[in-house]
Amino acid sequence: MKTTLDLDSAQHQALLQCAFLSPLSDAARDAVMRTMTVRGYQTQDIVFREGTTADTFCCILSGLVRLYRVNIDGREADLGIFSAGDVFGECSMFLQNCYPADAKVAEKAVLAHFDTAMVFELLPKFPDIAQAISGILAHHLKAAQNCIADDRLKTAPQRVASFLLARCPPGSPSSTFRLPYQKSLLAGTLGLAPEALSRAFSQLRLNGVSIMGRNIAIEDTEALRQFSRSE
Amino acid sequence: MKTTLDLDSAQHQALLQCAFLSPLSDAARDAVMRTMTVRGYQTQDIVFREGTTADTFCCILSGLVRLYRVNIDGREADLGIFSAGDVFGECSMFLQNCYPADAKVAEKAVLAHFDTAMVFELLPKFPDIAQAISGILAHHLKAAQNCIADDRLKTAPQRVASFLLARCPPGSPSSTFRLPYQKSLLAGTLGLAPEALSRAFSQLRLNGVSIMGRNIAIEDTEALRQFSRSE
DNA sequence: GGTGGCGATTGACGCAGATCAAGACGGTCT
DNA sequence: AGACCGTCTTGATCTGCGTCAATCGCCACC
Repeated sequence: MKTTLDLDSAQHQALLQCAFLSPLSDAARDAVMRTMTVRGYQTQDIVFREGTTADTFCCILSGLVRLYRVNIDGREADLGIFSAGDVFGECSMFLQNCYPADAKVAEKAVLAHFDTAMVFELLPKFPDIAQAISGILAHHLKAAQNCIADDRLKTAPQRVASFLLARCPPGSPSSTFRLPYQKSLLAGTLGLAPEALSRAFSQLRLNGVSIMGRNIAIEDTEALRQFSRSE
Repeated sequence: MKTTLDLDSAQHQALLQCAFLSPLSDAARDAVMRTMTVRGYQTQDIVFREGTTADTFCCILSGLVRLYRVNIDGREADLGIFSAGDVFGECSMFLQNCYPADAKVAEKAVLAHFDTAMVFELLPKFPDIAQAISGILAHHLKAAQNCIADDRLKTAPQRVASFLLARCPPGSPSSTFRLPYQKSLLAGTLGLAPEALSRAFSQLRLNGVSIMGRNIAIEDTEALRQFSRSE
């Protein structure tokens, strides 16, 4: 494990509990961790660009990373935001070592890089590695499918409601929490202009959601769930 | 291999050349084919429903299958259309054996079903199986990300143009072919109402595309590619 | 305390595409 | 031939959201 950085305990925990490492046997984990490099990034740093050769895939130890596609005329479409404990870029291993999107740091981050070629070599010896990666891919795929379905079936306020409900502890009748990142980023991941997110929030106030800066309070999660499914 | 059906040569070819079986070693292929069941379906048959227990995942030998999500009030959003040689439903293996969407036959089909539990048992013994499935997952994920980006960055005519270009042999300056399925299905996969697809087609006529029923002729693929990227 | 800057909000406007409602164009069956 | 049915097209209208522009709130910094 090459790193010039000292990891704090939260970063260590994010690393070991991420969906890539946590299901592995000790031997497999040791093997992949020998291919690992840790690096710090500043906001707006590019982690990788679409179409470039994929040397590594990443696990986020702290900070935020935004995955997106860029248009010819510079417009961007967000594919997802990843935070501590998330893995991204792994699909390049099975796409001719070519990244399918851009990745940019949205908030000062520390990333663990795993060498794609070296991990690929380990697949035959440690079958649980391929299984772990399949699990990550399957979850990313499901998330992408959710996104497509939500884009096409739900209005802006409904999508925002779904997002908020996903952050509520399941089963609780009401809930209070902080948005994990700033609203303009959230707007992007939901496929909205910041103005549209703002308007969606004001509409949700009528459904028992209070918004104070980044702090959210949901009066009745069940009623909001109802709203998020249909008009 | 359990089947009451006799496969024709095209179906055999679709089976053996699919992304699941084709990269496998002989031993691995034999093992997974012992978990296989082949079944015929009529148009509109349901292959599986979102949220139900995933016993099997499928390879299409002939016909068409539509993958989609349903709203509370019955509206549907297509996640993809699959045809001969395509594999679908495989991600359920890594999602607690739970299908993430509905699948319905769009055109009389013959499907090969692989037993998820039995294939899962084979993963440790045959590492190439997990690799093959990872490859499928990665391609499905990339396709879903393409879809999200296209939905958000492109207009209807541009998305239609992209779809058409994807069916042109690469490098050829012009091209003629038949749409692989009826226009209302195509509209669904592009996230459009059939009327919008129709209007998109009439706009593409101005860009050197002729549409005669299901037959498409593209005058200048490079010009169309230009158009599909930006206004 | 003032000033500058950034993110969030609000309003006004325009447009892409959904929806609704007819019609047109095939196919098949009698 | 004619009648029928499903698919596609065309037109008119509606609506959600993008865009542009102005303002507000907040925090940092001088």
